[in-house]
Amino acid sequence: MSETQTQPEAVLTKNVGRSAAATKRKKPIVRELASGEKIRAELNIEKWPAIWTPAHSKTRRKGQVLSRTLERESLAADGTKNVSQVTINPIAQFGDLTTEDQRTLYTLIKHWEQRGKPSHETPFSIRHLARLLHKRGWGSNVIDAITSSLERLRGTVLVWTRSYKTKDERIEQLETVYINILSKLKIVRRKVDGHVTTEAGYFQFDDHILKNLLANYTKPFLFDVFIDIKGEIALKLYSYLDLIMHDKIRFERRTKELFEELGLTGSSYRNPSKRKQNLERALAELQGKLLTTGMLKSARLEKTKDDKDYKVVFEKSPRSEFGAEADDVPEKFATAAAVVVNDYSKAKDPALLQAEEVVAHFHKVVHAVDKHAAQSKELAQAISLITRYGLEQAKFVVEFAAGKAKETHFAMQHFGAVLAYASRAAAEFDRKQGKAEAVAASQAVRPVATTSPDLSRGRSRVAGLTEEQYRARFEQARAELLQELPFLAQRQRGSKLEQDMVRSRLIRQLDSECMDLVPIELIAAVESWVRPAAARPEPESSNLAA
DNA sequence: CATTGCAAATGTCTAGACGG
DNA sequence: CCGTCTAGACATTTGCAATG
Repeated sequence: MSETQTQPEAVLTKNVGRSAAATKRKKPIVRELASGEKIRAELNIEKWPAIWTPAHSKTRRKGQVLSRTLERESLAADGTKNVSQVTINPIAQFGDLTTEDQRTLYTLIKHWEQRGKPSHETPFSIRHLARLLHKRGWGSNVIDAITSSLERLRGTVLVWTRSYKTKDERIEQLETVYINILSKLKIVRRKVDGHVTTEAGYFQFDDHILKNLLANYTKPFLFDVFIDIKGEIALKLYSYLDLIMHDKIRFERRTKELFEELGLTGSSYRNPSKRKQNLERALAELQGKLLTTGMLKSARLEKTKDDKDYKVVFEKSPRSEFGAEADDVPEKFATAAAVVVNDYSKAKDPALLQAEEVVAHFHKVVHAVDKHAAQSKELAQAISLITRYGLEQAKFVVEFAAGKAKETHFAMQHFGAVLAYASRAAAEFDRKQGKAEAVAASQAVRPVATTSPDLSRGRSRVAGLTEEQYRARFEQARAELLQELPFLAQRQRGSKLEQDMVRSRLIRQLDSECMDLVPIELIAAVESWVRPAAARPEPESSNLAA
């Protein structure tokens, strides 16, 4: 312990990229799994390190947890003040969120990434998590620690007021977002002869977090370095520094403010000397640690000028300076300027592209704005419009609404205003076109496409399948699933878990399929099943892909 | 009064007994 | 042999009282 702390810098620079202390410990399997890997952590959570309290903290012991509110003032680009808040509401029986849970969360993200970033439930086993967490032992204590950590992540409600951002840097101004970090959690202990032999279950991140993770509203993060940090203050400090120093070589801060930022509220931290006392240990541990954007060259304490406090001073040597891994693709942080647009997900969802097109059209026609980052509400409205009337007609609705609004001197602000004109515009469109196909389109008025994850539609569709159809779809879904999750094929053939997973996948598939396509597609599927023929392409696919 | 060392509180880790 | 259970070692944060 003390050996690793007092390692001279020279030694560390030699072993850079491998974390000198960690390589010495012999853990071949774990090492192989996790050699210097980066994960991408969700940025909103990163920005509030005070969410996590030290596990040893006595200020909030188990059984008497209270909700706490973090607050921060920031100046917007236009000079207006913005007070953002995060309230943490822990559940009494589980206790408050600790740095241990922070470790668990990153481990879940890592596991989720290794599984190919599924947007649905991610299967996991506690044992696997324990390995990823570099837990040394394995026993009921480890199981308990991980289980209760997961429970806290599932149970604790984070209330974000004017603080939860999405990829396009838009803050939900008037909205308050309620988030449980995990929205789904199932822990299964499989017992054979009274022993827990295998464990299976699944988790899923909250939709908000999942969306940001998928859209790359994230920050790269050196998982291994983080997980091997022992001190809890050092741990919090590390993740704080990693974020704040990504574009800095040097960073300093008074310890008083630093402790507030980190959420260390112990009463003895009133005294600068106490802060110094505890920081010294943490700084010693952080010395020479790798950051995603370089190496922490020095971490020290200095007296402030007014002599009333200490300040921490951190210095980083950028990656290029010490050579190792300099070939890395320069890491991009999700800032306003450098958002990595996730083309993949967009290509996958042509409906979204169309919706964006319609929204953009609205802003161009009404507000004469060429570039507009569509908001999710607008997109949802646009999608419902398109589902109802089709792309062409939806665009026409926008134009029609713009025209009418001008006539009546109604100044449309939001895209939603267009919706009021939809039916009139549709009638106008039909009249203009006067063609049979237009009539047919308007007859096919469907319920507004729902964006909620309510799968009742899918369930009822599954129920509506004949046994043969069901089996065909089931096998198809199973094959897809096994391809995604090879471990299923190896370990639990035909198991309850597998069946459940295939079934829920099937439900999701059917649920998300456009209603009109279902019968056709099903017929095609059954046809190809009865007498093998090339599956017919979806009739509207060419239109959608445009 | 600020600083400092120490101890209480609270958590994790580990070895070894035990059991199917 | 593998896993659980448990006590005690160990680690860490924070409160407190002695100290200068």
